[in-house]
Amino acid sequence: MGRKQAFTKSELLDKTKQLLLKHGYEGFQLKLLSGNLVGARSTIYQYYANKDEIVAACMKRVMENVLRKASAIDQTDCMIALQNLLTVYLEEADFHQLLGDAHKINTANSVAAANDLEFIEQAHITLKNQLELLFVRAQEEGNLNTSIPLPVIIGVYFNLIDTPNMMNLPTPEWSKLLYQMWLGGAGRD
Amino acid sequence: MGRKQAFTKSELLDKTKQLLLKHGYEGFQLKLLSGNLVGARSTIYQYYANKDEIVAACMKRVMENVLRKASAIDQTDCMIALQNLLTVYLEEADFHQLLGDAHKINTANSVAAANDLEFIEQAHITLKNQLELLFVRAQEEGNLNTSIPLPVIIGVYFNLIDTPNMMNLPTPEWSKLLYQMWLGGAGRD
Amino acid sequence: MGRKQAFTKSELLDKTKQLLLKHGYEGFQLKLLSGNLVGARSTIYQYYANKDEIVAACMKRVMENVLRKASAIDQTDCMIALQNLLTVYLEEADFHQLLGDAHKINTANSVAAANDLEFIEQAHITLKNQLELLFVRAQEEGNLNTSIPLPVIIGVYFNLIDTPNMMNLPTPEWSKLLYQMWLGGAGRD
Amino acid sequence: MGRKQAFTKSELLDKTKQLLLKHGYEGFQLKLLSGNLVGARSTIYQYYANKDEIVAACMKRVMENVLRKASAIDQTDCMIALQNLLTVYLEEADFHQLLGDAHKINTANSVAAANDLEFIEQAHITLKNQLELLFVRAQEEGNLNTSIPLPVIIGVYFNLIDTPNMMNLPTPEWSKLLYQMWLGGAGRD
DNA sequence: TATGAATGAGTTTTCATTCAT
DNA sequence: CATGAATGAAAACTCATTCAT
Repeated sequence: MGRKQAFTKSELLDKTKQLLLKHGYEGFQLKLLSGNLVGARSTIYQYYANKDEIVAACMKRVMENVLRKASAIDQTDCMIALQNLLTVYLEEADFHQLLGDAHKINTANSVAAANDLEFIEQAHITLKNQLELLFVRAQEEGNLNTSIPLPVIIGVYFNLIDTPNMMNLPTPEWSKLLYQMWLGGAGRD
Repeated sequence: MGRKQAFTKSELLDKTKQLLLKHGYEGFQLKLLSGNLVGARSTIYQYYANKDEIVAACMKRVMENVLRKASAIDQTDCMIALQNLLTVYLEEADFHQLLGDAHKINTANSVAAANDLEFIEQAHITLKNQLELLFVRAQEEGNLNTSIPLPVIIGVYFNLIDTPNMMNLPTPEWSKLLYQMWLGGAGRD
Repeated sequence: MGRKQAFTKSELLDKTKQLLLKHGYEGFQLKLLSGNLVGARSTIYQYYANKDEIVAACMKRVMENVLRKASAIDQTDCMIALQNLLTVYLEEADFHQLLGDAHKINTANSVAAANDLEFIEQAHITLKNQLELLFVRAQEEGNLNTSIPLPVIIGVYFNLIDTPNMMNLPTPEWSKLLYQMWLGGAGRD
Repeated sequence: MGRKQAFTKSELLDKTKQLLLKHGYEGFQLKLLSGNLVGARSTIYQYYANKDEIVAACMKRVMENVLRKASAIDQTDCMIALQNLLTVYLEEADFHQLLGDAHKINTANSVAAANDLEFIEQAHITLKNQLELLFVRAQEEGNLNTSIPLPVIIGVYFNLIDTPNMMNLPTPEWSKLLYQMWLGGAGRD
């Protein structure tokens, strides 16, 4: 039996996510990572062959979460579904910012990273399809303002995710407020 | 007298902005910068004493632009002012993303960088004040939905800047569309 | 565990001292240092964060040696003490030259260097006090020429350290000779 | 006619000497030098082909001064001559410290520097011979303590030059005091 | 397996020197 | 001649990755 385990893969990916959000892809350094874990820097290489694999694995895991939650949503009523989907996205708000750096991952040195990236791209498409389907239904059901092109409506909806929650409202409440604003607008009611 | 300039300060800052947006603060490297200019890497040091000074100067210049445009707006009618202000912000859309890294600038080695950063912070406050004043007026004039807290309305408004313009509409048109969505909502009119 | 050390901290400081004496503060380069050790240049940074820390640590260690030896001297008879103190100083003759560059150390980037420098300055004061006390006693006991100001006597005494030992006499003998010359003069006996 | 002269060769060498004493050979930088003169850095190259030529020329000039003064001394009475020679050396006290770095001059790139260095070495020998001759005469005339080897007496004499003049006495007075101490010693008269 | 230590490739920065006006 | 600007070579320092225990 060797020494006791230094840190789990999951702990590693948790810290990775946190540091990636704080410092960005290029500012994410392994010294920082190991400094925020219990073991030695070199132990990281027991789990992943290089930095890009870690980043890719981290992003994949985040994406899996979003995918799972998003696909669990009941899509019977498309407007309710959109409200719930927004909540999901807000719960995993980081994923938007995080995945923005996905293209920086260097897949040249690692098949694993390449595979993870492939998964992420597929998932992206899946999510986008889900979203577009719901929006088309919403439009067909006459729930959307016809004078605004659908892509713009979708873009604004999706961009809501990054609105800073300055009042620190709990996510469900925050989600409702944003959805209300998106649907009804900021103007006089 | 002397040899003629390899590149101007302005060209340098233009490239800096571009690279900063593409690679982020930590991914911004002088090798990249000089590679995108005509001269040698060491020539950069004729203009700025170190990397942080370059970044700070770049951000300051961007901020000056925004400040100038924003303060030129006619504030007689606050709703029109808000529409025009949004256009300004969209024209300078990068500034939001760019200045997000301002806090990473290391001012320990450079008074110039520290001064620039100070300017940026002051400008931030100025812009915020302008925005809040307009919103308070808009609210007092009964133009805003009273069931949504003002900070949320402001937050969503400001966050519109980062909405990706997927249809590549010209900025004035794009601005009008976003403003319309923000004010009137995506829902049935 | 881990690979075995390329060189010890002590070896590093030994070489540092040697190179510092040969090339001076500004001529002391890490390339030179690593070239005189067994490992790679970057390995040096495992021990010290930057060049100034190395120089400061080196000077501190030298000063500690002198301080230890100087404070171990029996001060019952002040003239004998002065003779022995001279021997100590001659044994550590380099320290005079070495510490002459102490003020060049840049402490802005390193707390460790600043602390070491502080230690050195304190030690300087301690040594100076010891010396002055012995000289005052020597004067009071009527052992010194009253027509020469005490500071001059001290200055000449201390400056003896740097007299080049051209005949390569062993230190104790060399010390006795210098002391004799200092006390009795070069003139006809 | 071109522009008016930026600085003279003599001014250049004066500053060089000053900076060389303050920063040492390796710390002597041309940016520093031009910063302490009225013209541009590149103007230096109108006078000297490279850094080492400047340093060599500076040292040569200092040496010439010492040589001229030393050879002007009346050597009728050797003890008086030694006293006067000490005064000369004290007047030009820097030369000792300055020339200590002469061996660091890189003569590979410059014949001029090589020639200057050659001159310096010859002058060194000349001065040494003068000194030794005087000392031998002093010994033969029975003016020196026979129990101390001549090289030691000479070494101590010469080393007096570097004694710090803490009381800031005028050089003639300072010289007398040092000579007195050297000849008669610090001990009870 | 876990890790402390080593390291080379790459980055920032400095500086003597050259160039062109 | 004087100079402002350019520049390559070299120095300090960083960091992902490897090695050996």
